[in-house]
Amino acid sequence: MRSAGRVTSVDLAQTLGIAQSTVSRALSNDTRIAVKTREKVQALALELGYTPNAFARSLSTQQSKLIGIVMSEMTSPFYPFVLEKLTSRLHDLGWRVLLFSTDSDHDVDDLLPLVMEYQCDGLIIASANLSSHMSETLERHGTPVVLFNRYSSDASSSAVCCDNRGGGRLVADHLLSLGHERYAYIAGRENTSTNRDRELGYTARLEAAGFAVRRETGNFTYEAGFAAMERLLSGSDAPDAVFCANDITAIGAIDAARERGVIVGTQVSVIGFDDIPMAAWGAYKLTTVRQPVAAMIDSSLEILIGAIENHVLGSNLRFIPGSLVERGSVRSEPKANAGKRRKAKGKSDE
Amino acid sequence: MRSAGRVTSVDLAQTLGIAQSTVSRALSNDTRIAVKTREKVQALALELGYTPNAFARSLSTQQSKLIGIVMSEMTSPFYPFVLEKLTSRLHDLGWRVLLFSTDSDHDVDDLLPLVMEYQCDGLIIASANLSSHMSETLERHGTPVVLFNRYSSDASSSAVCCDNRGGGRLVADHLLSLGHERYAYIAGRENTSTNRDRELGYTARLEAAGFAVRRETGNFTYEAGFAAMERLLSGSDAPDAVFCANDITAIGAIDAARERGVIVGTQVSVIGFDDIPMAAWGAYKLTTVRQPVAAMIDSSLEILIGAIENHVLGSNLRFIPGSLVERGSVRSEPKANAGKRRKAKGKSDE
DNA sequence: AAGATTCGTGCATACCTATGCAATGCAGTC
DNA sequence: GACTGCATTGCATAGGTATGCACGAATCTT
Repeated sequence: MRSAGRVTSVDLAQTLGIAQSTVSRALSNDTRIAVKTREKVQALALELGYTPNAFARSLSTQQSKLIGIVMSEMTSPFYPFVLEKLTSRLHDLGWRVLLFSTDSDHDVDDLLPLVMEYQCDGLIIASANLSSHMSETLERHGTPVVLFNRYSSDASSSAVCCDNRGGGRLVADHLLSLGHERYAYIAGRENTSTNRDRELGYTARLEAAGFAVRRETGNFTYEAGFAAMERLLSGSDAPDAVFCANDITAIGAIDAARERGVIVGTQVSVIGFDDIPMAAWGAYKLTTVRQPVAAMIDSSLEILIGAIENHVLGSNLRFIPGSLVERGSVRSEPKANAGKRRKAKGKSDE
Repeated sequence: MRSAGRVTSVDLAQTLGIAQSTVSRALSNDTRIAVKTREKVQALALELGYTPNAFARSLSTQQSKLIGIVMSEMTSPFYPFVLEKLTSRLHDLGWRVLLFSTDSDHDVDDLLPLVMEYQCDGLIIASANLSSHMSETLERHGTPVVLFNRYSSDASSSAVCCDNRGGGRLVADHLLSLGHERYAYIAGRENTSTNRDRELGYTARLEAAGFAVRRETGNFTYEAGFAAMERLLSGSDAPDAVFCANDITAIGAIDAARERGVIVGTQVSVIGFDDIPMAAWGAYKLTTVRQPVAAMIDSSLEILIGAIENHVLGSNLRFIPGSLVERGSVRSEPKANAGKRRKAKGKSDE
């Protein structure tokens, strides 16, 4: 009956005249198997090019060794980096990655059945969208979920985020210390926790210092940043400090300013968030908040794999502080005039 | 015996007092099953939240419905776009994506066992690395493979590429038509077919027109482009036309030129390859060759899925022409001097 | 030397779905 | 009324691995 198909453990057993169970144990280095037998089996396996069938194994062990990753903004430069790090880390740890991607119009929840069909042992959701009870359902089924850079209001599942609120405060403090006077914020997509928290930290700090914040809508894209900055500069009372929800938005904003002849870093200060590679490019030299990606990934995997191996579910929220990276897009000298002064406090993250 | 585990088709059968096979057929809308029974089963499945076990199904059908994607340069902006398109297209077609990532130091071939363990029905290799007999082995095992934007010298497996050589010629023709005189090429990683072909097309055309091409090494990164351009400009005989192996390299080159006070688009023309979003950014306005990504992806999937469904392997090479996108990084007027003239021929792709 | 222990292996089964074939019941036909 | 044919369902098994339990053999204990 055997023929075209790949070679199985039964094949090995038959050629050696031993039981399939012995083969299985020999290949997993079970100490109960005699060394001689073990070597014989492993040699033959190598010779015949035996590859275990992961499906059959999963069926038997009830472990798929598969982690699902759900991403929604792969083209935004921050996420590919995350995805690459995640997959290679998972590989090294012996897991495989099942990738799911969603556009912003598709609902993440639609993926639920697919994730479940493939018996993922765990799931990482790295799409900024908030609306989804997916995690909830999965947790109910016993599948651990970690949200990456987003968290859900009903603290039912674990999440690892940059301390976005703290980052917003860092930005506010930095700008305040340099004596800016007219503040603006260019937002990201409205239903994301990242956008909300960055804005909250920034605005709260500024308002506490007695400043109002002008707000322009955006959606984390270059085009939106460009358009928002045009609006900001077209009025009579242009801001001298603009915080953008992410780096791409900030870069769009810088290009818009330049096109109007406004000098970034002198007439207007621009700060981003993420520290993507482009932020360091010579044409932009963007001051920004660096997300601690490596630490965030470590944390996520630690939580996820811990939950899988100990069969322990439950909520575990972690916020990891970012750090300000100073480049050239913010003016460097406090203006020598009479803006409301505050204690100059560059770092503050509580 | 049943307990914590998810609900299976056997559960459904037992609660309804019918055979598991009937359930299976009812759920796949087998016409042999009476409509009443079918509806009863489907209703219960919905009620109990039944999800089929993809592993068990694959074991039974010998089809995993899994496509492996191997990527090696996820952080280079061109590939995330490809990855996103690929996964969402595959999803719509009913396939799942198993993602494998490799750094340039890791060998792609190491992934072979993993791909095989998970019984991928097909594989897309989108890493620019050339050295790999992986595809060969897989094809021997009956797994179709499509190389994306790379091809192997031993035409053993299928591949879909941008017509990189034709793209190089487009660039050469464009630069020639504008009367440039001192040509240079900033290379990508040496062992990639993309780099080789782009250079070949460019250089061949220029040499045919009687021009020599100065060559600087690179590796497809911003930093390499920056450094290469510095070398080019530091000599006495700086080029007035520089073709870069990809957009990121070109952007690095532009930044380097600017830092030296050399005006891009006037004193030196720079052309890239890919047409990533950043090429359109206001600070660069990079003239470049647009890769026909959508068409390349369509082609790849067509070949791959065709091979899977018809159980037909074999080599199928496709080269899809790119197109020149003119922006501001190339001077627009032919210089009014006595460079060797050629027929001005903007498009030529044979 | 007889009983106790350890070692090495095999048997049998679970895991879950799909599917070829057999079986049942029922309507229709002459 | 026996027979043909069709509609519907069930039985049994394949698919490949892991693992609990049992069994025989070898080693050790006193």
